[in-house]
Amino acid sequence: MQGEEEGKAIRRDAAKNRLHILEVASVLFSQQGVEQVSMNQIAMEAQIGSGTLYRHFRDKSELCYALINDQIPFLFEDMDDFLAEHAKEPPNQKLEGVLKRFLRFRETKRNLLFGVEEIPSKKPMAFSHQNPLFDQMHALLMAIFQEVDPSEQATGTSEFKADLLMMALRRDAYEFQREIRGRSPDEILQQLCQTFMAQPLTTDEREP
Amino acid sequence: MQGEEEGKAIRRDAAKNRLHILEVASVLFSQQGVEQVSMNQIAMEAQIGSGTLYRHFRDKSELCYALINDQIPFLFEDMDDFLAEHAKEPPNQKLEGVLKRFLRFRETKRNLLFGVEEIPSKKPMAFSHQNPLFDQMHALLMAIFQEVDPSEQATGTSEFKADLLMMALRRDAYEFQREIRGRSPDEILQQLCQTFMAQPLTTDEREP
DNA sequence: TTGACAAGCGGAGAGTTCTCCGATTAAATC
DNA sequence: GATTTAATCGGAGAACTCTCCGCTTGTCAA
Repeated sequence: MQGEEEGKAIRRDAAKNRLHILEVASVLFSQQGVEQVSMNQIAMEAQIGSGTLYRHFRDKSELCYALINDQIPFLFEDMDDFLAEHAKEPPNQKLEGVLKRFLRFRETKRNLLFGVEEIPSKKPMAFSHQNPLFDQMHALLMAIFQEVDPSEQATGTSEFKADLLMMALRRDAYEFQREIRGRSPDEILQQLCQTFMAQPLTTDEREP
Repeated sequence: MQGEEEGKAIRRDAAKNRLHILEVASVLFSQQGVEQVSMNQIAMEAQIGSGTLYRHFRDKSELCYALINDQIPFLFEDMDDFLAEHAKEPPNQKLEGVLKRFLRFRETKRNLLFGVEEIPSKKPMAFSHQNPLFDQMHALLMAIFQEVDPSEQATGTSEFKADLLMMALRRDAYEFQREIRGRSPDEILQQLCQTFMAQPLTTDEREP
């Protein structure tokens, strides 16, 4: 489902198993937290062999990703709607709206995103290049930066800025600001906008 | 040696073991790479029980850190010398010099820093808050940002910028730029300076 | 020296992740 | 329905991290 081409029809028992795994994992994860649940436990609870589990999902990270996969289109729909409505606003408004929605998503899916980003994965990188959520978000940010300064295209500065901002949106960076620095989601949002766009917004022209 | 208070004298056999572990690990790591060497392998090669190994170093990450620990003072000496010599230069020069030295260190200690930053660790966070290398570097960067704009102190913006820059200096972010984006160390340095200080340096006033 | 005893040692073992491959079974073909 | 065949299943087992606890050994005070 993730990256592979589907050349053949999927066997019915396999499809059922896959669904069943997702259900069981979803329950266990929300009951005990992603970290506390082992792959073994999921296999046992689902009454399947561990080999079966691992054929469906290479590791826990991939399993977590599968569980948020459905919701990702909604996130970007939300963002695209916002961008369409505010097409004529200055880019810093756009950036703020987009980041706000991303951070809201992050708060909502906190548990599963932890699994995606922090559980060691066989794949090159979990929340990084080649992850659709990452790539799509990155493209969005880069477009905004290029709108601000099209001359950046040649130097790759927009790309670099987007890379940097993606780092700041990662779970560990965000949670560090929340928990160790004690900043609220809104403060983080403002700092990000300030840092990545020269002129900060004044408080009263923000959207509610 | 790391964080704990030393209330008691260390037993002689324990000290000898510790040294011996470091020697063996150092050889194995440079021969086979940090990732390929297991804690078991280190214990066997050093002819000690695994319990002994784990009492000295809680995990591989901590062991790697112990192996670079000695070199860290030299890095900061180097930076402090540079800052002393260039005390009157503009802050962007200082930032560039400091970052340059840090990235040089990163390239030199690539293997061990991989272990410190990427091997899962029991401690709160490996290359992050509470790690002396991280904290010292962070303090340095924050001081530079506050020199640029002292008014940032109240808003915590300097702190935030330093946090952000530390993220960009992490292994995965740096290696991503090097390998996937194909940027040279120097390009990365320039992009960082550009992004974090409004006015970029012109090419010919950089130090060689 | 000689206990006393806390610090240190070692390795068995619990709990994981993940692989491998013979046994099963869905589904296409005859 | 019977046959074929290839995808899927299951779980034993390899390799690993890390803990626990009975045994050993420095160290220090008498």
